[in-house]
Amino acid sequence: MGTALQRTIHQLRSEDREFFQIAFSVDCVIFGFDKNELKVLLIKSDLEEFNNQWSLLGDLVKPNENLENASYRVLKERTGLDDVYLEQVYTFGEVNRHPAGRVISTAYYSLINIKDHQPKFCDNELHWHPVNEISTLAFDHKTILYTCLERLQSKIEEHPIVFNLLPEKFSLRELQNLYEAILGVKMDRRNFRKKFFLMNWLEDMNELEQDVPHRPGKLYRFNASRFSNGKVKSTPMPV
Amino acid sequence: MGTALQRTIHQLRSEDREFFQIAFSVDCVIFGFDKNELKVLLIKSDLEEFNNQWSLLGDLVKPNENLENASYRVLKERTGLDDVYLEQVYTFGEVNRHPAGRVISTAYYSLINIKDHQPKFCDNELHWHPVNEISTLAFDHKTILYTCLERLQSKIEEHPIVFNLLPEKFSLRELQNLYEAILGVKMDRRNFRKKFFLMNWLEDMNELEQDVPHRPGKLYRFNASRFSNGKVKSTPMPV
DNA sequence: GTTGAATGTGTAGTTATCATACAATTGCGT
DNA sequence: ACGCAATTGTATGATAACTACACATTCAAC
Repeated sequence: MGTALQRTIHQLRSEDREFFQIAFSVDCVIFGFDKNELKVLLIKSDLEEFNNQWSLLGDLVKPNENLENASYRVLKERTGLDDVYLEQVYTFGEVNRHPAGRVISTAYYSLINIKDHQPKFCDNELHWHPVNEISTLAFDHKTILYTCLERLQSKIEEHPIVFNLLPEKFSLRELQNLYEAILGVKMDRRNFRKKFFLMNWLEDMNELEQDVPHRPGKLYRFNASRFSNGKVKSTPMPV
Repeated sequence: MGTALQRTIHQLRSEDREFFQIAFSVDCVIFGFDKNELKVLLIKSDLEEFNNQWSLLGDLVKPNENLENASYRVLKERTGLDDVYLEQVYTFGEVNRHPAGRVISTAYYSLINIKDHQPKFCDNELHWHPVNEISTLAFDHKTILYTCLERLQSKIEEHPIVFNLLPEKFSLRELQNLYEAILGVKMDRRNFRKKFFLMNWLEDMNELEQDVPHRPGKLYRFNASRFSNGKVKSTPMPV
């Protein structure tokens, strides 16, 4: 079984089949935001069944490794980043979802600021793809991607997590473009502004945008300390 | 490995440890509603580490079995019911969550009408527990239970699934009691009524409650065909 | 300086949610 | 037969949230 575990999940070959009854993996949907588009980090699949198709980043879970830690490990190995937003979404357990054998996979999505690690992934098969332009992916990864996108869409309605996709300082226009890219809708500029200031998540940096060919907008940053009175519901678990 | 698979997950002993690196199971949080309380179906754990503690119903996933099918199988074996509402919630993958070895478990919750299968579970260790009165459970099952409860709470805000917990015909009072039991809040009777009729999910049966010591209420049933214009959001996945 | 293209602010109309009052129906005790 | 207790069924006004839309301001470029 060691052999299978040393390889990444997408490299499993048929001859490994006898080594496990059920293998377990994590797949990471790594979202980024660039040029007003929501993007996802993909890698070229080297499995012959999916020759040259793109796939999500994933790996087998090690016997002494937490699920969440496995996802953080994949992220660290592929992007060089830790301390990123990570959320478990769904576990995909169809019997024949992986051609090499039975592999159950838990999907996580993470939100990272693309600018933070641009240099790292030039040297391999990684690539940022606009989510809207993806037609097919290897395995069931397209289903996984859209399941995670739907979770992201509902999550941002109540939780201040989109800031993980932006640089520290950003304009309201950038923030609105991001919401529009994730939700796939156009919003009214003035109502968006009003709603955001009511939520009181933003701190005015008293700085202006640079190098824009029009009137520059103010720059803000997310102020986590103001999120105490947000809309987050939670039922405290009795102890 | 056959030995381990033939047993249920909660009966795994330490001597089975060498048979698997990672085992995979499903745990079902089976909700019911009775006497104005939300209840959950539990079974006595027969693992010595958790002597006589209650635990959720679960089992190992078979190598050729879908995750969801495994959950349906557990439900069928324990309650005799199929065709029940079932929803995957979360996968619990802490390394030491099971004393017998590494077991990753995916949690599902289901909603059943208690009256539909009362006779079946009198002959074994199964018991309906009020969710509010549960202090401890075996393994990490209390965390699993409350994770599923939180999902249920948010789900019923937009989706008409609570009807799975009720008999076919019910009064508005019963329906409100159910919402109050799940959400843990008191609601205003008149606003509840107004909101529900606006959603247009209910069909008036033109019948009245029987054997109530006060003015009887009308009986309704859920009309699924009216749910087309509900609030359900969904991003269609591009093909 | 005039123009283009954004930013920044305000306001009215509509819809949803919240809070409260009152009349009608049934079973029960007298 | 009658009133009482309990609960159902129906309105109405107050407040908050969301939607749609108008206008003045600021900066860069020509």
